[in-house]
Amino acid sequence: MTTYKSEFLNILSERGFIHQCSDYDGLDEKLATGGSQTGYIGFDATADSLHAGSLVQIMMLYWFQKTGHKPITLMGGGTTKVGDPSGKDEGRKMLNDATIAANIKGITWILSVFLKYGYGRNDAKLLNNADWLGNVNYIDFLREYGPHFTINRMMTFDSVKNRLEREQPLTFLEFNYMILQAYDFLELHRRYNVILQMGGSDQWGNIINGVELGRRKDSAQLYALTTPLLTTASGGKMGKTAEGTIWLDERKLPAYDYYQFWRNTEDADVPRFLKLFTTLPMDEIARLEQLQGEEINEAKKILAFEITRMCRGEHAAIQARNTATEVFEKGAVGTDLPTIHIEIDRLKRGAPVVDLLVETGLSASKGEARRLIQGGGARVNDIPVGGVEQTVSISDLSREGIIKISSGKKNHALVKIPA
RNA sequence: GGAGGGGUGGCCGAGUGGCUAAAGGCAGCAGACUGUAAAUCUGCCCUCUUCGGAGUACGUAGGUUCGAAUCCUACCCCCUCCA
Repeated sequence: MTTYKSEFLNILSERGFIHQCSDYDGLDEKLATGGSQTGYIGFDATADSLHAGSLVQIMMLYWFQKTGHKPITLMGGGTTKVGDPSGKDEGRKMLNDATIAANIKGITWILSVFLKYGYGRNDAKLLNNADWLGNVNYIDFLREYGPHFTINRMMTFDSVKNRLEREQPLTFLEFNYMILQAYDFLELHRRYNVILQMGGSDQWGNIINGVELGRRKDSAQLYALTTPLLTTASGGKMGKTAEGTIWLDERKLPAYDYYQFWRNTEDADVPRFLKLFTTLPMDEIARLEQLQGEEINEAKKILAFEITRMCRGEHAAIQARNTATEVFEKGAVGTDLPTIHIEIDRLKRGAPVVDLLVETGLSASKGEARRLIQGGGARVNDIPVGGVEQTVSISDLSREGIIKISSGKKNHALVKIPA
């Protein structure tokens, strides 16, 4: 492993954040001896929050700030209207202004959980490229910046090349995305003396365009730094699962579910995730890395707890952990499980398990609930449900007035009667 | 504008008049094995259902036929080549 002079690059390096850098030595020198530097990452405003797939980028900014530098989070209010062609075969849907504004609000909120914003020396700063892209005059822009981009060069970028090779359409609109992103970098350099743009490896081409534009236009020395494209050990994309997207925002995903997602990390991913997503000291991570077999579960618990703590706070993390322990290790009920309330009269009459499975959200439809029961995967108070006709009655209530319904071993919900 | 190709279940992709709620694969869910892991094997995988069935579904709208994802007509959308 290379040793750097700057604390930032050392941390990134040992934690596995670095995929490519346009100039390792130059950037290292600048960060180590040039005082507090300013760097940025752009975020598309295509959704109203961020999910686990953006966590690497966020953590990189976290370390950037932690090591004394100033992070800028750039909202793509302008570029979102164009849509990044990278990694996709189809152009994105066009979003309207109101949606974009709402999305930016949501994203900003979650970023502020990880970064300290303000007006201090290395406080994070929030910007929106709509502020300068919105007023761009087409002809002026073309004359000013157009000459610095050759089609020949742009055709060599993966985002463009892939589309063409796969014979998928790439519109002129999208083709312009990279020019706009390059312009962002230059603009940020001019306005805030930004010297570094970070991002996922899929952004490399876009970022490099900015670096080159800066050099040609302003003779500025800009740097590009990218993270590896993160997939799970079995090749899946980060952040999306069958149950849904792993949102960072507590308003979009309960802490317990967030915790469980990380708790169920594949063995092979644990060391990598510990380095990337927690701020645990490296020697502690090294210890956890040594664990074998069943012991890895200890590492997973720490992983899940730490990640949940950072994103949702200590209190929520403890609660999620307690619930998980209750449910999985003690076979009891946990307070954090999804809960529905039903009238006591329904229990007196006998409520079909099928209905409760649907109402708790454990099954999407009655048919699915029936199949679950037939397949032996449904449980009431941890006892397998015998048949699709089975009902739940008052006698199933625990002393606390709770009935636990389960789909499989991992998905549980509670049924309570109103007090 | 002209010529050709195409639009099938979450995705990919068979299917060219009845045996088709539609092969196969992927993804997903559940069971077994385990460690709340992976791999593997098994079952499930449109909706409703009094479990007998019923209703929707193969771009959209009509038509032919006892019967259509499959044939005809119009329309919409996508791709390729030509202008």
